Amino acid sequence: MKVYKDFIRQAVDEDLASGRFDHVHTRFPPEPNGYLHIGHAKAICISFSIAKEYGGKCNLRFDDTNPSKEEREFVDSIVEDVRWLGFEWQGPFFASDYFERLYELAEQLITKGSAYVCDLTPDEVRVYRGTLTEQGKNSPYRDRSVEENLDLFRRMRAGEFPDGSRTLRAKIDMASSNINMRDPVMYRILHREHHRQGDKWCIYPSYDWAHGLEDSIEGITHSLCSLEFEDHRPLYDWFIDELGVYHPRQIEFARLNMTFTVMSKRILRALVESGLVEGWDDPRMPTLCGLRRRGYTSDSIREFCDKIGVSKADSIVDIALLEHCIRTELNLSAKRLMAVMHPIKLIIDNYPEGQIEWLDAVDNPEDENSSTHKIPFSRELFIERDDFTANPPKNYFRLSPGAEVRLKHAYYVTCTGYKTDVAGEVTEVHCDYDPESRGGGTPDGRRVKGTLHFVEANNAMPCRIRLYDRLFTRANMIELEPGKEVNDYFNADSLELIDALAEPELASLPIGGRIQLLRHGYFIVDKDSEGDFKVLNMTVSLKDTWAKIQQKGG
RNA sequence: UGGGGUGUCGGCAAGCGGUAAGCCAACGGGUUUUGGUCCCGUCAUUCGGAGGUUCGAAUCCUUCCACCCCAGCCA
Repeated sequence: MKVYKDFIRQAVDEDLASGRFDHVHTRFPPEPNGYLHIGHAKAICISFSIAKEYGGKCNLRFDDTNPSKEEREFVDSIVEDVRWLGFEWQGPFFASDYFERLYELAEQLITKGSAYVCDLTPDEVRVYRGTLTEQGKNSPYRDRSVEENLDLFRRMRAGEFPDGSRTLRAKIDMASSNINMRDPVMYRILHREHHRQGDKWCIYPSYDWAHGLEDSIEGITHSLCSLEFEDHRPLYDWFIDELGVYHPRQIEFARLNMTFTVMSKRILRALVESGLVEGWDDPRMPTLCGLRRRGYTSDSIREFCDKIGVSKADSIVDIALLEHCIRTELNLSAKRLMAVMHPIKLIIDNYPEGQIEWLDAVDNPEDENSSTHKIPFSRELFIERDDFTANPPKNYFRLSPGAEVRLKHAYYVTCTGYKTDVAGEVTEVHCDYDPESRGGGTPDGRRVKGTLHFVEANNAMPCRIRLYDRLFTRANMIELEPGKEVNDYFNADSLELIDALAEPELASLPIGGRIQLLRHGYFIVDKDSEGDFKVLNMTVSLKDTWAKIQQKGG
């Protein structure tokens, strides 16, 4: 059998075959300045899975080279999220632990005449850099002696100069067509406290200078990152070659985009700070903590990452694929329960008053050996408002005058009438039941087209249901319409709160328990639940072909 | 108008000179004590366009077009 391998795995195969490397060691290097989202999950799955498949290891490394943006809180949440995803890492490591080594290497580069201290201001640096079409020009400080550079650099470290007054730059080529090679900054002066180093440093390495060396120090073989670093690869290679240290291979892939949502940390942060969502773990957010609270499993997210593949083409994955992954899993594992969201009373006139029966309900019909639980049944029930209509449209299988339906796990009932209030709203539905149909089948084997869920009136458990919809109203949030901004597409109906009634079994569910609410969707018991009063977050709805038919009809 | 990339079904994505996988979506039909699940079927004569090489091209060559990324002392 031929196993398909994406271009990265093909490259790894080649490297192993050619002897460039004799093992595989990857890394996932988040900057601790925000929460992980599903786009990171893609990157995590790629690096960790490849390492695992080749019998190698994967490091979790925090790229904490910028003290003004990084926080401890994010380190903790990232660790938690990667662990939740189910991967085992080496470490965690911190780029900041290599600061001393990086500093030594910088002095080496200076000694070699390949780096210099530059006194240009940020504005001047920009001017000297040139533009995309015009080459830059050399800094007037480019030809300082090694001794002067070493002295200045040491004094930079010693804190003698203010922020922004000087930088250490690589001496490469100001005429390069690749702007990244035009004497990039290696160190900037930042008198800022570092979350792990405290006030030990006042110069901090830049990404380009640090990243390849972090990989080199850790013995990484394949440094997998996203497309925007393709332009930086020549620089990644240059530093390593110039220093003559171990040389990992950087390979770039396209980052994940998904319909109806955004992956931008900036925008996500704005949603949180503006209060449009309730936090980083709001179940509408594409963050891993948000998806977790929404009820997504780590398995389903890994399955999703596997299904979307890896390539270098910019793309936007249909969020329906993510939903498909979680539905597939939960269909097999979630216990079925009944709850009515928009109740209307159903009275069974020929059922003995005061009688209550406890019927058996299968927990999961997908499982042959499924356990069961008891559900109450009596003369008064609640059914879904949508499950009754006085004027049934074509192909309406539910209750309407004269129609017979099955009450799930219980009895067949035939509608005998209904009452309305002064406004004409239906207030209660009446029916007769067939005592022979106990359990939901009849001796004569007659069929009914509709099966409704219900809740017994006296044992109904109030609960709070949170229905979620897509975060934004536009599928492609990368290209917006002229004059519009992200917030214009925020889906104001993305959260709907419902006070529902559920069967008593709901009380037995722990926080984090996942269920299917029959004919509605999959839900998870939220931590906001208090005792028997459960708060349920909708993970994803069930497919609804009836709704689809209705939409088409008008 | 510099450099680096990418263009295969509505959305992802295989294909690596031998005659277009798969998944999601969509659409038919069957089964069904969830209008769920499951099952069956339909869904690119065509691979950004145009030339060329070849018995044969999505795959090689030429050329054109479109889109993405880069001018932070962010990563």
